[in-house]
Amino acid sequence: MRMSHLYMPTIKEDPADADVVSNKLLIRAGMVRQLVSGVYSYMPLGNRVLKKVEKIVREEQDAAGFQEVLMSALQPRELWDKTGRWADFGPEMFKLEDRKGREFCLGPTHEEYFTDFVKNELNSYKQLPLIIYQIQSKYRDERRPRAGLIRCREFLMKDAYNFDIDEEGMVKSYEKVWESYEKTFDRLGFDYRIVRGDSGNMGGNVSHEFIAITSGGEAQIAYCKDCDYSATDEIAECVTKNYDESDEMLTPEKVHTPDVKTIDQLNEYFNLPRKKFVKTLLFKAEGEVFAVMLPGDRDLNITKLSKYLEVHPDRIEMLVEGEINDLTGSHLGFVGPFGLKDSVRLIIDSRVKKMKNFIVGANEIDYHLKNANIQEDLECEIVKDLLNAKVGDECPECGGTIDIQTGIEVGNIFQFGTKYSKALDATFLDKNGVAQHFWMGSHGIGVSRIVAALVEQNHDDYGIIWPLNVAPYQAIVSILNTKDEERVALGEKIYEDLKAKGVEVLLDDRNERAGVKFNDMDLIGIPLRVVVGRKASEGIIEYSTRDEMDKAEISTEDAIDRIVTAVENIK
RNA sequence: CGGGUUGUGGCGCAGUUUGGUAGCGCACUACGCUGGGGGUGUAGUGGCCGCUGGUUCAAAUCCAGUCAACCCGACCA
Repeated sequence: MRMSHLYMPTIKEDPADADVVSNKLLIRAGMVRQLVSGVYSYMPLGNRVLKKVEKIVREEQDAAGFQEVLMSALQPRELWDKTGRWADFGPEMFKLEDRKGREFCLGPTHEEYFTDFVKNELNSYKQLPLIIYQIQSKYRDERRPRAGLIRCREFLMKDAYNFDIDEEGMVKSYEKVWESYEKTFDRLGFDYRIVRGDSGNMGGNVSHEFIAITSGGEAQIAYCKDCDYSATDEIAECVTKNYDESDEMLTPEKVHTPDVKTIDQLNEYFNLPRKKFVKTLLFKAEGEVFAVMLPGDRDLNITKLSKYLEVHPDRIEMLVEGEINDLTGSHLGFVGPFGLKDSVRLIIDSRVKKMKNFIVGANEIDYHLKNANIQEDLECEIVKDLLNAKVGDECPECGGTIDIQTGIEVGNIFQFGTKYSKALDATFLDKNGVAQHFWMGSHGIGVSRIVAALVEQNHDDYGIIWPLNVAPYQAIVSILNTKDEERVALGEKIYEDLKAKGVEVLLDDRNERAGVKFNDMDLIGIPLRVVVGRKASEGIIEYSTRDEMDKAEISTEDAIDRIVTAVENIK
C-alpha cells in the first residue's frame, strides 16, 4: 500500500478525551475513532489489526476442533424470559421493538440462543460433545464505558459454548477450551495470568479469567509469589494472621472519643495501629439490616458478603446517616456490636472473632469501647472470610506471600452445568433412550479488547510497537526525499520485491519531510523498517525493527532477505 | 445511578471573572524555498461559541433548563 493514498489520519497531539495510553495511541495513529461513548469505528490500519487478532483467535478455535457459526445479534425477548435474564440484565441490555411492538434485544451474550438452537437441532448423545463458537459484535449498555476499547458498549467477542452429556464431559470440554486459550494468548505474545474467577450472573460453579497484565488495568488479581495460586480480587481468599490472638480478655471500658468517627481518626486519637480497631458497617438488603464487623485495617469484599447473604450485590446498600439511628439504634461513626436492635443481623468476619481486646464503637455518640471481645454468648453469625485480599497476605494454598497485580481481562471460561439447558428444557437422548439435559459452559475472548491490551503491553514514548503477527502491515519502506529520483527508484523496487514475496508492506512515498515520516512510522508501529536515504546510490539502506530501533546500514538484498525471513517465521 | 470536570473551525486551546466586531497553534488549499526527526515564507479556506428558553439596546460571556463527553466510585470480554 502506498501511503500517499492510505487513509491514515495521524494526530500530533493527544486527544483531550483519551486517558489510557492504548486509546491515545490508537486514536493518534489513525486506527480508531469514537462515535459516542463506548462505541468505536476502525479505520484501515485499526481494522487490519482487528482482523488479524480475529484470525489468530479463529485459527486456535478451529485447531482445537471447535466449529464456527454465526448467530443473530438481534434476539426476541421470549428467549430471555425463559431464563429470567431479560429482567436480570436490566438496563445493561440494549432493547428495541419491531414495528409490531414485539420486543428484542441486541445480544449482550448468547447462552439462551445457543442453547435454544441446539435444543432444536441435536437429539442424540452420539452428536456430543459439541463445541461451537462465533465471532460477533456484542452489545452491553455499560453503566460507565471507559478506557477506549477496553470497556465498550459495542465490542467484538469470540464466544464459545460447549454441550456435553455429563459433568465429566463438561470438564473435559472446559480443559480443551482452556488449552486453546493458552495457545491463543501465547501467540499474541501476552504477558498474562490465568486466575480463578467469580461467575457473576453467568451463574454456575467454576470459572477462570485470562488477565493480560498491565499497570493500571481495571482487573485486580491476587496471586502467590511462591506457587500457582491466583484469583481475581473478587474471590481471592484472604488469609492473614496479623491480629492479637492472646488468651487474656480484659474488662471492657467505655472511652470518651468526641467526634472521633473513622478508623483514621481513631488511629490518631489512640495512637494505636489500625489492626487494633474493629469497624462495624451497616447495610440493608431485601428488607433486612446487617451489621458487618471487620478488622479496622481491612476492606469489605462485597462479592463475598453477597454470596454469604445469597443476595445480588446490587441489592446491598449501605445505610445512610438518617437510617442508622432509626434502624439500628446506633450512630454514624460509633457503631458497635453491643446493644443494636434485635432486628439487626450481626455478621462477623472470623478474624474479628479471634481478635482480643479491640476497640469498637459503643453505639453511643462520642463513645468507643476499649478491650472489647466477641464472647461466646453473643448472638451473631461468624463468616470465615469477608475481606479483600491484600499484599502480604498468606497464600491459602501454600502459605507463601500474596501479591496484587492489575490487568485487563481478555478471556474467560465458565462451567455452568445444566443451568441453561434446564431453563430452556434442552435435552438429548442418552444411551438408554432417556432424555438428559445438556451439560454446558460458555467461554469468551474479547477480540476488540485484545487490540487495546496489546497496545498497553507494547508501546513506548514514540508510539505503538505491534508484534509482527498482528501488525497492520509487516514492513514499511520509507523514501526520505521523494524529489531524489535515485531514492524513489530504489524504494519502489524494494517495495515491489517485498510485495512479490508476499510481505504486507507500506511504501512511504508521501512528499513529506523526514521528521514527519519517522514520527508516523514510529507512531503506527510497523515492525520491520527500511529507510531509503543517502546511500541509495550504492544500494545501501537502513534497516531497523520497531522494537529495537537500532539502524543497520545493509544492502537492499540483505534487507529484503531479513524481512522475508522474519515474515516466514511468524507463528 | 452518585460525585467531579468539560463543551468555542477537523485536532489542541485562549476568550466568560467585568456583556459590545470570535482569536491562537496544528491541520487543510495555492505558490515558493527547504529536504535525515513533526522546517519555512506569502496568500487563503473553514466556526449559529453543545442545544433550548430567558434577561438585555446588545449574550460565547449573565440566568434557568437540557443534552453530550471524560474522570473517580459496587462483578463486566
